[in-house]
Amino acid sequence: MNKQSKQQKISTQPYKGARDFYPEDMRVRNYIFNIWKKVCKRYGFEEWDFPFIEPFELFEAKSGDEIVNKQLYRFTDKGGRDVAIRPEKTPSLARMITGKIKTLPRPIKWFNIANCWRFEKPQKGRGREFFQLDCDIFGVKDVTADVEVFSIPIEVMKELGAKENMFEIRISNRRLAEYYLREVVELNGGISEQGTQMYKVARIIDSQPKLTEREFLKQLESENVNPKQIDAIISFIKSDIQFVEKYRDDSYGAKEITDFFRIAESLGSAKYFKFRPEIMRGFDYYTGNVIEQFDLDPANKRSMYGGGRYDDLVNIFTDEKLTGVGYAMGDVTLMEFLKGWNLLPVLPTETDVMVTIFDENTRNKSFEIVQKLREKGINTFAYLEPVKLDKQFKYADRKGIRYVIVAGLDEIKKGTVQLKDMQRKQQQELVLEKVIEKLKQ
RNA sequence: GUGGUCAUAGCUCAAUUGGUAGAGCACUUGCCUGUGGAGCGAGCGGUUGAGGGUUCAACUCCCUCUGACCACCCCA
Repeated sequence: MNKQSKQQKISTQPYKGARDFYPEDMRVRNYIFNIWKKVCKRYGFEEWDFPFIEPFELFEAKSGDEIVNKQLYRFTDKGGRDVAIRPEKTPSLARMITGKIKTLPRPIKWFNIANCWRFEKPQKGRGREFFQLDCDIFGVKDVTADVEVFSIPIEVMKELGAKENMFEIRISNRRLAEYYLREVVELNGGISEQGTQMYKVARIIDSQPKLTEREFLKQLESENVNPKQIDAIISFIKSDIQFVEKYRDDSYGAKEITDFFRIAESLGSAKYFKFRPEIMRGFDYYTGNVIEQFDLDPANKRSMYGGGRYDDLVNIFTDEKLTGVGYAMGDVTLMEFLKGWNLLPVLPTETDVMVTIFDENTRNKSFEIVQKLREKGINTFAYLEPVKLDKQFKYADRKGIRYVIVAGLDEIKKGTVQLKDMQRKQQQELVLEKVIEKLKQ
């Protein structure tokens, strides 16, 4: 008995808000990650990566107040450095891009899949550790880059088997909203200027879908918005893309979003996008088009993730201007989506074949077979112990391994093996070369 | 960070007004001496999330902590 067994046992639970990935969970994770990678590569994006600890000041300068003050894992390392675990990836992306800003050929199209940590109170669809796909394009001012980046989630959804009616991507434009709030509604401040009237009103507009009409009006009134202005705000929220057309000449944002729809129309993807003027998004660095994807499952209506254009992301590193547009997709909300719509496939094992061991005398022969199969690139599970065959077969069955090979004394004499197809419940006696041929198919 | 619900075997759940825990599934094993899924046995498995209190007696009542879930905040 060791010391632990008499004293209090250590919990087998993973850290709060974080998940263990057992092999079956890992299969699901890899399934999703592989689709993410496949789609990004299909769009000509290149993968990048970076350390998950960064200097604290990076996030202090770039992330929102809420994230820095409440949700950051922050500590001092043994060298006295003030460091933090990444709560998001965009600041690091800006750091790396700026580091080679003079030499990277543009446009820059990068994607990354990695985990981030936030000190959250966990609940459904939200933990403390989450994985995220980020894809970004830098150096393209034209709205074609927006269309390209925002096509990624649609392609991913298609690959995952999602249909048009299961999700929608709401899009709006911050420049347009700012123009409208300033010129038409006549509010003070800026949409990204924390504490100003316009900033606060923008936040209220963003949460409008979750509020009752009375609450919405009450909140606007408490920001000193007069009835005439409220009417203007409401007609903006209710507006459609035709409404925006008339501001094309006065607002670059109006041009951006109407152009976006024109291109999306020609690509046939416009049906996935809904113009929803109230979408603002939390991060202050967004400037142009912003999108937010929603799960349309009536039982699970929720925001899944989003993205947008940011024109001034590298300003903490350099005076040089570099425009960008990005999108991030989290694994936790995506999993909720897939479960809700029953889109998770049954994922088979990647082991192609299991080789049994008949008894101690034939063990070496079994290992020879195992080795030959592996040399041919066949994923081969060796049972390793000469226990009763029925136990070995049962194991293969439980693990979902399709083929089982038995080489007993009779087969060894004849130079053959028994190949059993567990799915079809058929068994054939073949020479090993034939087996390899069959398994390679 | 605020408010609410909850916590019994690996999983899903039982346990009558407080009288110190059971089932199904899973796992191991036998029926089955060269072959899986079914069936029927058997076994393993719990200081009832942790700590404290009330009581002759606590899974049950009270407090604290931890964790899960839900709403808010914020966001992926």
